[in-house]
Amino acid sequence: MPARLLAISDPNPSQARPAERDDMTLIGVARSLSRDQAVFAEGAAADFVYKVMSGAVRTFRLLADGRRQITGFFLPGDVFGIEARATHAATAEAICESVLVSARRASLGADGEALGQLSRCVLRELHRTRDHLLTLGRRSAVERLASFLIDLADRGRAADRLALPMSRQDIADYLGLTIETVSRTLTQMQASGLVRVDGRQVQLVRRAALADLCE
Amino acid sequence: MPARLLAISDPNPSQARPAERDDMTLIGVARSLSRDQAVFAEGAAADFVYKVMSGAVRTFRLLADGRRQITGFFLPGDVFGIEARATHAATAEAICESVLVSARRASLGADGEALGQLSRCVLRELHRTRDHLLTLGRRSAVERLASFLIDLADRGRAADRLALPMSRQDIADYLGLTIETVSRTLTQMQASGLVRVDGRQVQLVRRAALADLCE
DNA sequence: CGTTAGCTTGAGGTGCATCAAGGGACGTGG
DNA sequence: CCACGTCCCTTGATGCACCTCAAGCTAACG
Repeated sequence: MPARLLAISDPNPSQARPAERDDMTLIGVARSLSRDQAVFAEGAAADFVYKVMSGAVRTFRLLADGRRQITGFFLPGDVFGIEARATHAATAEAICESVLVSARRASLGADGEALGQLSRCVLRELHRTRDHLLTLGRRSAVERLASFLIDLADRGRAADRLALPMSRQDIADYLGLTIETVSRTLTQMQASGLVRVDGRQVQLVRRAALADLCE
Repeated sequence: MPARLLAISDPNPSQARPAERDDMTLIGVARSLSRDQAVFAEGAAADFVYKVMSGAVRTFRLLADGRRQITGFFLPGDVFGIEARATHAATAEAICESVLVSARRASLGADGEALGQLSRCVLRELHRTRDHLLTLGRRSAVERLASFLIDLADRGRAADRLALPMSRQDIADYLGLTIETVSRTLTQMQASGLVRVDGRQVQLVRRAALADLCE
């Protein structure tokens, strides 16, 4: 795979996106990944941080018996791979064809401004992760899916329409459900007029009602 | 309440504790709290960060119908209250009589070293929160309690004995269970010889077996 | 066309929630 | 001293949301 040097702050300069997502500039090497290809494995040295330029990435942890918990989905503009320890606590994989930029973590610590950007990224992810905690700890299947869809729509460029990059199994492992429950709940939400689902295309028909489900 | 200025790095200098917990020095005002007293409320301005000197603190979020998710327990040496946004996303309350030190968040951002300490704190909490995600998403009630007890024992000063500062209801809201399930599961774990429980005193009898439950 | 991957749907089971009751520790007041 | 609460926890009986197991459906692709 040919690698080239890049200094990129915004992967989609022509499109309107939530400003917060693009506040970090990574100077590093671009890397293309095919579907399901690993970026790093749990336990590997955490020397690099990554920014998604295109595509999508999942991070997850496995229990010994194969149960999987996806801890995050990362879309263009998102940074991932920053760890508290020297090694990665989760595995990261491309969900579909994706392009990343990787930067040495050490090269960020030196610069004060980069450090500030980095800690803003981390704080934002902590915020998201706590939201996710509430979802996994206290919400029902419908509520989980509602908050998931709204979150994803907010991160995408259309507020009421989204193309899921991930499979039903990915969604299940993110929301702490089974693939069957995800599927059933989506059709049930469609039946009650909340959303329209066509494969991985989802339209949020009654966005306010969905938001109410998240309280 | 009389407040005095403090510069404290280690709340328990005479005791052996995990080194990681005491790497942040806060210069600020000491504050004593009685049981169930709020430190800050969800939505309040997040101008201060706090360090627990003695006692224990819980942070939590509520859904509209009263369901509660505790996002973290903070013990002596722990720092809490750092937010991605200008306001707190959770409420913080003292679990028992406690003493905190509070410091202006702005006073930390200025200093490069303090910033480094701060981001280390945040990274550590992100790490913990992701562990918690795996627990809430994919573990059974026994597994949840096992990982909870082991985590708490690791943070305390004895590896196989601990005094829970929080109620069964707090534990339930932390682990995404009901108080009845927590109670039942503890007695069942005692029956199978994993732990010995006497009110809020817990002894980890077969620590290795408990750890196996967490995989 | 057969095969596979991804998704949906159905039937039945179960882990945990819900509802309900009781017990022990502690305080308060007579 | 006992009677009475309240708080916290435990235990039991029952129900249900979601899981498990199983089958079928569609689209893509050799």
